[in-house]
Amino acid sequence: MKYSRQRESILQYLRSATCHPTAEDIYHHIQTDNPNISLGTVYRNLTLLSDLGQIQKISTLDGPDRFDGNFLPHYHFVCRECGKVQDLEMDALDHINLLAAHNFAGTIEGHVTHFFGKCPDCTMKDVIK
Amino acid sequence: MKYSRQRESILQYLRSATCHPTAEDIYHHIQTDNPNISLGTVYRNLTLLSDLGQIQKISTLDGPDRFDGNFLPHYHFVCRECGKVQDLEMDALDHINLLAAHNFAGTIEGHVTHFFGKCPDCTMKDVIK
DNA sequence: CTGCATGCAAAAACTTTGCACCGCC
DNA sequence: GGCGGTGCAAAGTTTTTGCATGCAG
Repeated sequence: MKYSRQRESILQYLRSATCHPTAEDIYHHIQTDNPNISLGTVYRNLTLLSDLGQIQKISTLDGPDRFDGNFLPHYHFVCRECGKVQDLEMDALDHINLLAAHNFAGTIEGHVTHFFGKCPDCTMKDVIK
Repeated sequence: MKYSRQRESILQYLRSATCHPTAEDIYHHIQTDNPNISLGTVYRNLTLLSDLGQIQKISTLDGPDRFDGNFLPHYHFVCRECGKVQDLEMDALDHINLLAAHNFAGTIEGHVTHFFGKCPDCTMKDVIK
């Protein structure tokens, strides 16, 4: 694959970000260094990097998709109240693939899990009320 | 909530379907009995029923969302090759909520998991090749 | 030079919404 | 009758794509 400053920039930002940005977020962030980048390019590279397994695409069931520069299997928490997405510190749940495969004639390659509820901030706010 | 033939029809179809249809699928199916229904109404009722917990909305990370008339917690398999979505026969993974909660200051209310890989049909096709 | 990646803008894909009308209660 | 649900179509949101140009190899 041919080098491109734009792709490099996207990947670098994602590797350093902890906020699981949307394509639009990434676009705006990169514009500060590279005012000429286009949203189409951002989408093209996000799709590419995600297909290569270098980043992860996350769906939150409402609003735009989000992206994660951490390509290692890990889990996400989505706050039902404020919509924030964050990483969870927990071990890989490899065993659930076996559970899924048990009564299934196809091939299980992996799983995607996200947890939902109230994030620490929103939990705290509710306690104070 | 006021009765509506359209909503009834959508719910009935979803309860009987095993194919996890998209909004468009549902729209087309219902048109055979009710040619005047509109896609907007289908979306409105799907959102409503899903908010009420009577159906489930499923995101597959590409293509439109799908819907499931089974409101009980259960798991889905998404085929990477043909895109088909199907139910898995496996017990609820309640314990993973505890694992997630372990190092997390917020409140875990639940999780969404889907497994991916090759469905039985696509696995079979590859064997024959 | 050659061809893949980009910028730009148009379009596609999916979903929501305003408004006038209809039908359940 | 009143009001919530509907049909229709327009608009909103998110993502993809065609095409001419630019830059890496």
